[in-house]
Order: sequence, then structure tokens, then C-alpha cells
Amino acid sequence: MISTTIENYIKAIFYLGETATNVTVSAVAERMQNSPASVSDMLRRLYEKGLIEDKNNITLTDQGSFLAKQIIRKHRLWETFLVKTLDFKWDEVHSIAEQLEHVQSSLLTERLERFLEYPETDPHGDPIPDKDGNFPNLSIIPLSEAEPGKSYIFRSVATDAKDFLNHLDNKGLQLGQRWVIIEKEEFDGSVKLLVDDKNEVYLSEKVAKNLNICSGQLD
Amino acid sequence: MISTTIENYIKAIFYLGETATNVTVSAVAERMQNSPASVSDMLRRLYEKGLIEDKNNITLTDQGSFLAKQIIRKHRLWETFLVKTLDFKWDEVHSIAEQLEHVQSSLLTERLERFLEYPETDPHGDPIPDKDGNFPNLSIIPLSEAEPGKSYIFRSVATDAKDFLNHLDNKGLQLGQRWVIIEKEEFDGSVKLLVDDKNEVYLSEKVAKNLNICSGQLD
DNA sequence: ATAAAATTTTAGACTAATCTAAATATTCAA
DNA sequence: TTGAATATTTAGATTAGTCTAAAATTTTAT
Repeated sequence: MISTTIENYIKAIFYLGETATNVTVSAVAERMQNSPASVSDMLRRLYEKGLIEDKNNITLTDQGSFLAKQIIRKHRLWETFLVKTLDFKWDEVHSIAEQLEHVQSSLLTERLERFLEYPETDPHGDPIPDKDGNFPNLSIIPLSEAEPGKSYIFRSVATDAKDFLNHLDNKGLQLGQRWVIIEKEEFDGSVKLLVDDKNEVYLSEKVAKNLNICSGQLD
Repeated sequence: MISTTIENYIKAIFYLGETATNVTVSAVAERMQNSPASVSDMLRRLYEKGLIEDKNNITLTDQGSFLAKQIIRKHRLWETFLVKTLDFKWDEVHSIAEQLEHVQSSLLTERLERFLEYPETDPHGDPIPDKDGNFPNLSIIPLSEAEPGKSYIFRSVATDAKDFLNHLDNKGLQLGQRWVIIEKEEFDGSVKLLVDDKNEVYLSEKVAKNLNICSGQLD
């Protein structure tokens, strides 16, 4: 049987694997708020259970990866439920979904998904995998094509130019943020955003063309 | 912190306390499917945490009782959600609710209750305590006043006469059952029931007047 | 009232998950 | 390429929750 603890490790490894090039013991320890010694020990158990490929190469097996996606699926469906159905704010739901994601019943997950009318993304705009673990193909568009008033998620950049990335950094822009388009200036194509419900940011058309977004739920 | 394990013990003791005169180690062991040794050990911990009055008198303290009612409240609200909102059958929901009842967030429980429009009973007809632990006053009526087509829960008997109880036993009638009124004969006041969605039972008016029921949800 | 039966507690052991401290291995920079 | 810094593993302990087997206690029936 897979414990809640193991599920949390698998989820952490999945997320780290998405961003970091190679996942390390200390990165997992940092993320899980555990000591490296505990992580090292746990990795042995995950290997014995066939959830990671190797102790020296912390990569999920197919089985581990499927498990991770099931947990993420449940987490995101429950977050969607909490916001859409129970009127929670989109930034209040994480800790509750962390508990609900471990409830075991595939029928429950499917019924919840049906009730929510098969959402493609959660309230943070993150994609929800289907029951086979496939993520939806979210249509990615440049910020310059965004519609005023709508909510989007910052997904990727079209260039890696150092001064461009530096510019984003100065503006406080980071991947995964939720951007609401406040207004779009037809004259020069500049855009005014509300970032994470907190800061207003102005961007020129030149910049907006190089920022890729996808539509995030809950406008 | 109170673990899921402890919550399950407290719930078991609460339920046993409702029916049995005195709760014993072996009764708890039987109900929890654990060895008496484990239960004995756990009772020490429950006492240390102030959840039971005494090791020789297994009775919940006010704190323990409140905790039990919170768990029962969550269990019954989730069962109601599963049946009313996600279209589960009323006999499929127990094991899922056993997991959901341990999710910790009083705000979640209150929002769920509001979403369900403050139900007084769960799909089995069991009463749902409010957030202060008070059970609703379900209006108890004799079976002779039941309305055809509606669903009720068998709650109590108006007499303890031995041959009367024996008669109920012969008909397979037990407290807590869900009774759907199939028809009521105006001529002689006799009643035809469907017991727990399984057996049809005919009862005379004389018997029906001595059986107390309350309305159970989900007709 | 006392012996047998039943119940409960204690003792000692196990597993999962964690820790700290120490040992070992790896990386990286001069 | 070698020594310092960093990262990882091992060793030994701890806690919660469980077990079996044995000891102690309580109940019950004669």
C-alpha cells in the first residue's frame, strides 16, 4: 500500500523533475522540509517499491509518474471544486486540497470531474490531467493577443535573451503567475496587467510578443 | 495534534456509548478490528490527551465528545454530498466518507454544509450535528402517520412489550432501518413498507401506531 | 467462596517515518 | 590533482501504532 507520506514524496519529485535538470536529495529535502538523511532513507524505499528508477538518478518510473499525475489530478480537481462550488478564494484552497488529494477512490475523482464539467485547468490555471494521466493541450498564445478583462497564466518565454529575462525579473514577472489583462492600448500595443491580484505592471508590445500565456480559469 | 487513528477510536467509543451500557476494551477492539492489547494501550493515550474520563470507565470527556460529533458531522455531510451532488448510491458512500471525515478545515465543513443547504439528516437518515455539536430535533411521528411514497428512518418503539418486540423481530425490523412507505390502506390503517430497499413488510395499524419514525432524506 | 473463564494489562518486539551526529563520497576550484 | 566544501549515506535513537504471548485482574457459576 502507498502511504500519504510516499504520495507526497512522489509529488515533490515530479514537480522538481519538471523544473530542475537533475533532482537531488537536498532539493527533495528542502521541498519536503525534511532532513537529507530522511530523504536518502525514503528514496531507498521508493526504489524498492518501483517508484523511482535508481537511487543515483532520482527519476520517476512509469508507475511513479502515473501516481504523481493522479495525485496532481485530484489536487487540482478539488481546488477547482473549492473555488467554483464552495466559493473559496483561489489562494485559500491549497492546504485543503493537500488533504483531499490523498482520498482514495477513482470513482469519486471521476464523479467530481463530471460534476465540475471536465475542467482543463484549476483555479491557478494549472492543467488537470485526465484519468489516464494525460495533460490537456492548452492553447498557448502570445500576451500581445490576450483579451482585456480576461485571466491568463504566464507559461513560457519566446526568447532567452539575458537582458529580456532581466527585464522580466525587474518587473517581478515569473512563470506560473496569474495575469489579468486590465487594458490593452490599441495605439502602441502596450498592455497593463494585474499580477497575482497584487501588482500592476505595464509592458510594451515588444515585450508582450515574447511572453506566452494560456487562458486560466475564473475570470 | 489528533491523528486520524485517534479520531477513529473516539468515533468508535462514541458510537458504542450510544448503544451499549458500558463500553469495554474488547468491544472497542472488536469494532476497530484491533487486538485488545492495542486498545488498552491506546486508551492510556486517550486518557493522557483528556479525551476519555478514565481508563476503567470508557466515557468521552466533553472534549472527546465534541471531537466525536465533529467527525460524525463531517462524515454525514460528506455522505450527503456524495449522494445528492455526485449521484452515488446511498450504500456506496461509507468508505469514501470514512476518508473525507478526517479532512481538517472547519471553514470547509461550513461551506459544504451551506452548499448542501443545511441538511438535518444524511442519506441514511442519521441526524447531522451542527458546528457546536448539537443534533437537530428530528420530528418523530408514529408510522401510522407516515405519508405514502416517502422515506423514513425507524427510530424508536412506543412500547417494550415482549411479544411486540418479538413480532418486529420476526418481520426483520430493526432500529435505524430506512423504510419507504409503499402504500397505506385507508380502510384499516395497515401499512406496506420497503425495508432497506430490500424486503416488503406488511404491518397492521395496531403495530404501526407503536413504531416511531422520522423523515429520512432522499426519497 | 473459590475455581474456572473471561477480560484486561504488561512486556517485548516490529514497522514506518522521522531525527541528529558521524562517516563517506562527490564536486569543484585553485 | 588534491584539499576544502558540499552532498549523501549510515548508524543509532525516537515516536505512534500495532502485534503476540504471558501475567494479572475481574467476573461468573457452582
